[in-house]
Amino acid sequence: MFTDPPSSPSYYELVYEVTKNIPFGRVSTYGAIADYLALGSARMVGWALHQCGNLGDGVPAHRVVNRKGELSGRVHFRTPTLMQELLEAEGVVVVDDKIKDFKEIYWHPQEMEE
DNA sequence: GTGATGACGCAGT
DNA sequence: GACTGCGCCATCA
Repeated sequence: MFTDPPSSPSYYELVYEVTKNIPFGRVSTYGAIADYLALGSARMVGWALHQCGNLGDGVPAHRVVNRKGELSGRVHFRTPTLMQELLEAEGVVVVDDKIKDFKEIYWHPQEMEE
């Protein structure tokens, strides 16, 4: 849940909170977060993380990928391979910029409330 | 105020 | 199963 709402609540702040709640070794998707926050558009999630400037604020943006399990946002990281490096460091197998067994480690924000 | 862009998703082919 | 086109909503020029 969002225990520390910002003084200026914005949807991207919510995206950060949800992203931070992604369990270690698990990954989520833009669509899942957009659906959970009822943003209406998965693009808003990607845009929100873009504003975050990727890591640096404790937001594990590398755990968020597109619906196909591809590291579509890796180019926005400090280095194109950083996203894969971080995922592999968590035990996530990445092959050709795509997450292996994606549906096995897929995590939906709804799970953190159950 | 209008047009274009974007870390995407889904329906149709 | 893979590719294409359209739609989503907010921000920037």
